Amino acid sequence: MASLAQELSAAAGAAFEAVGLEARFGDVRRSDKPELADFQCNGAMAAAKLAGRNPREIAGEIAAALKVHPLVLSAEVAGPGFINLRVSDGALSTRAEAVRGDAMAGAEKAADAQVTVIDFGGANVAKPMHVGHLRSAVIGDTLQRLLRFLGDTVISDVHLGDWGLQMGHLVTELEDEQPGLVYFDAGFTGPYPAQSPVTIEDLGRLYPQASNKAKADEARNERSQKAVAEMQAGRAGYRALLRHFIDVSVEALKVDYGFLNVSFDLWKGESDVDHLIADLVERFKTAGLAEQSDGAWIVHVAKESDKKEMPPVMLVNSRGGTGYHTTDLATIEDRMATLKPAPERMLYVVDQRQALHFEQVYRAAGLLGLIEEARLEHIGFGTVNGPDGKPFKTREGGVLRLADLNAMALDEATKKIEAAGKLPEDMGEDERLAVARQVAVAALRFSDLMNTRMTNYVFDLDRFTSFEGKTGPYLLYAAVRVKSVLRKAAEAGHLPGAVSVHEEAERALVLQLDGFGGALLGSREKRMPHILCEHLYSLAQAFSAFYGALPIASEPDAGKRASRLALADAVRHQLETGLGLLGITVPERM
RNA sequence: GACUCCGUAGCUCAGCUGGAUAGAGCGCUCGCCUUCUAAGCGAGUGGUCGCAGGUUCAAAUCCUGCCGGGGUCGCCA
Repeated sequence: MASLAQELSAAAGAAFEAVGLEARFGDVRRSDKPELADFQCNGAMAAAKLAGRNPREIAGEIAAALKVHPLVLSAEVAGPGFINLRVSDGALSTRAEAVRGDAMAGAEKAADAQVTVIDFGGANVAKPMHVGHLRSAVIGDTLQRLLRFLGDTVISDVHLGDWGLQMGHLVTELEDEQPGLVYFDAGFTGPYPAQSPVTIEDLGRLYPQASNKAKADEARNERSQKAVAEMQAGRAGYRALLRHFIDVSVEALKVDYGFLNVSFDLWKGESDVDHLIADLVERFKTAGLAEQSDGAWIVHVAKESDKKEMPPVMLVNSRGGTGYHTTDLATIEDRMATLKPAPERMLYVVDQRQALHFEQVYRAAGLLGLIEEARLEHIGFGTVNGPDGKPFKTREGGVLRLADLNAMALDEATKKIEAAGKLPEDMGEDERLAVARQVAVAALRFSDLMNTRMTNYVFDLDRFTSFEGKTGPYLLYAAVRVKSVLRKAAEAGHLPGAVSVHEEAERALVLQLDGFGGALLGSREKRMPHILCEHLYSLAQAFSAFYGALPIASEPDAGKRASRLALADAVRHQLETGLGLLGITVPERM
């Protein structure tokens, strides 16, 4: 559904064209001077420069054309050539009703919907997730929700790290602890037991144990390397162990992701594309793209136009093993071959430090013709740092596990809810826990998503579990308050009716509602969830101001009351829809 | 050294396809619960937009150089 801003832009664009100028100058935005105007158009000044004309004169012509538009109350030229627009109360009323009744809460689908794979999560087998994993999880999940909402066909894939040196560490360390297991008997012909010989706790212990030994002892490291090579070469016992490691890990990962409302369509991993690697490597060789260097097979991906040094892709290392360059390439091939419909775009929501890696992989994929390079996008993000500007560590110097962060947020939310004492006495324990979880998830997801994607940010536990100010719980609170007002009004027999906007607070609220679609499309185009966060926060603020300034359910005049209830309902609808895209659900009470 | 991200209020950050007195939150100071959830609202406090040039009628925004910080730069992923 077209917004007022879009309709005005179209009208202004047509006016520019009518005087022989480009329609793009007609871009109309919310005014940054609410006391002067509802909307503004600044295009006359840029247009005047190009046309060599007087900007005020052009602005005057555009304003004159806009004055007769049905939505427009007034159109005036100010300063060097700003066009200030006021829309009529009737136009705002109609718009509010449209938002309230629209399945997309006033937004429009993207014009260029695409089949899009989103690769995010960054989880590894046997390694518990830490706070650094929060970003990829919530940014990726929000993008998948957002893109789906706007019409893209999305396939999400966790793309587990299950094929590297860590597997060698695990296998060898387990062999040291339990050498008698059948998995280590090269002569065993199977079948292997269905029950895993290790638990997630075992894995959490074995990995750091082995990793530390390997760092200190080169021979120990070599053993792990050798085990990886054997596993990759197909040693059955090792493969069977890998299957157990993955299954046990995925079960644990689903708990942490599930808490945060993060989900994936595919739980594939690097190991799933192993069968494609030999052929892929061969094709790079026969195409003349791969060459030998220092015992390894590499692919040169540098271009003449490069300003920076571009190291080659490591296709096969000097020990005959393959790393994540190769598995990433094989994964692209696998997705193109097996997913229906075939992907038109792939987004990788991974730490910005991987930028060079992805650029290399994308170039190599383009060279071999797996997919056009430009269809692969790295959605990088900054690291989560401690107060000292370095990657976050706990006071004890260790990393903070995501599971612990989740638990801390839940604990804070529980305390806060009890202190507020607004839940009904008869609410059961399960329901209270569910509300606490909703508040905790809102706090965690919003505090991450509100940050601009690219910048590093300082992790501050107090801020992540804070419930006041620009936080997820503030938004939930606003939404819950709307629901509460609507519920009580309905109980008293008062229902929303026709909208008739008059007051300043009402106008401001509708103008804010009008910006939803633009915020969504902007978030999608830039892959920046914080744009949506900003919109929803401003909407919650506008509602809170409206709520404070005017009676809603308690308004004595029946017509005004019905109108304000309808406005409140439009806000509820858009807030719930928008928060849903952030992976945040709204309780009935809190 | 090359490339990349960043430098805006005491703190954490928006704004950067150039536009009108640079915005939030936290903090601090006031005021507001006998009417709809005060996790709230209103008012105030607080800024040489890293520095220096340049382009422009107009620069936090574009260009150049410098200073400061994070990150990456072929066999862990």
